[in-house]
Amino acid sequence: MSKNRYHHGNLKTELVTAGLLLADKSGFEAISLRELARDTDVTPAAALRHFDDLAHLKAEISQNAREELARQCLAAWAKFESSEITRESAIERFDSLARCYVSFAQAHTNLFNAAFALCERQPAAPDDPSPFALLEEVVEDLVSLGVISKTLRTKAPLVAWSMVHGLATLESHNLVHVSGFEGDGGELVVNALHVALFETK
Amino acid sequence: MSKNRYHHGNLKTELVTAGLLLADKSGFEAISLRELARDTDVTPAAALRHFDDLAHLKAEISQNAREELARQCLAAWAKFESSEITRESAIERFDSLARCYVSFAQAHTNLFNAAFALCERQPAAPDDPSPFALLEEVVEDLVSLGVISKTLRTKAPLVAWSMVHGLATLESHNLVHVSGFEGDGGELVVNALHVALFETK
DNA sequence: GCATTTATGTAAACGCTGTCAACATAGAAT
DNA sequence: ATTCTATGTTGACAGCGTTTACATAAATGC
Repeated sequence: MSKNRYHHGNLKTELVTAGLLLADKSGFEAISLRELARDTDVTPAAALRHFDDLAHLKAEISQNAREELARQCLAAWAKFESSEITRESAIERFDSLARCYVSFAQAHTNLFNAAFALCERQPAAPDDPSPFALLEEVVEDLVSLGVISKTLRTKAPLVAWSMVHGLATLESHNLVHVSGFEGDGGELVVNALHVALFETK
Repeated sequence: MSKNRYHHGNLKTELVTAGLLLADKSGFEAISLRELARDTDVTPAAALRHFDDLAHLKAEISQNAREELARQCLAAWAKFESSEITRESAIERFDSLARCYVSFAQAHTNLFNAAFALCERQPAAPDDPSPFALLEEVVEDLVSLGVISKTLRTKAPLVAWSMVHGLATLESHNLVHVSGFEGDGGELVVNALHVALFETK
């Protein structure tokens, strides 16, 4: 990485990573074009060679934060990939996903807020993992295994996402503090989801 | 309201109402000190006689948006005040509250987002109604009537709030579209809450 | 290999913003 | 009536996003 090169070589992605860093440290609303330009040793106008707008740059940063959350969820989901899909493992996978979502909001509040900040929304690539898609998949398993009734199949993922996202949002905005409520905050939502969605056998 | 008075007379509250108007029309992030000053026919610096900061002014606007939501919820809640508290009326009141919350987010998206925008948070007056407090109250009734088990009493309000707030947030951010899913979007969350919280008699 | 085109940087300017310091005015208090 | 205090104005400042004109380097065509 030689210095003093007129051409930066990798500016577009570096702007985004600098943005993620800044968002994580100081909050999404603290992001400014000139600050990111300084962080990447470049002129403000240079950044606009790669993005129409500050709004579009922030949209990409927000999108990347959403992808980071999705990656974490995917990791929680993938822990149960190798094993045989049993009733218990499917439930654990479901719980793991829900807990991961809430934990992410607790541990990386600024990034979570960046992920769901209201800004120009850039559509995600159709093949990248979304928490909702993962939920749909594990719910599908739970339906086949008889843990969730068929009638709930279409609505269960949305119910689960709403609940998990709601708690995560309320926490990340300091409107609610659910620690020690029952160990981790995730317990609350996990238990509620079990009661709401699972067949009482 | 005579013109050309050196002293405005009511600037502080007018700034806030102008802010609510602007937030409703153009979004919370569109609020600027100078714009509000123009809207109230006053100098930008005059606004800072009443607020330390733009941030504090926006905090008060956000707080007012939250109070507006709370008023709507209170109205939905109060419709059942006169009648005898029966099992059915308590359930209806609970449902009405949940539906009101989601409907508000659908009908006044910008105001809802303003209410929960991340900004300097100004603590609400302890006596003004909050959706959470109303939920706690109606849940209390539902517990006495045996609709919700005692063991859920402490967690039921938070579960309900999380779910309702989650769906409202996802909708207000256009991450999910729940219309025609089952009439209004509120049905989904109402049904889920019934299954999650109510005793299966 | 050299010329030209294209991608990507800089420099300087514009109008906008939030905030502050100095001053003006009017209503309240003594 | 005079003074004090609350609440306005004015003008300045630095920082912001964005644009236009220009500079440089890399890629492309001959």
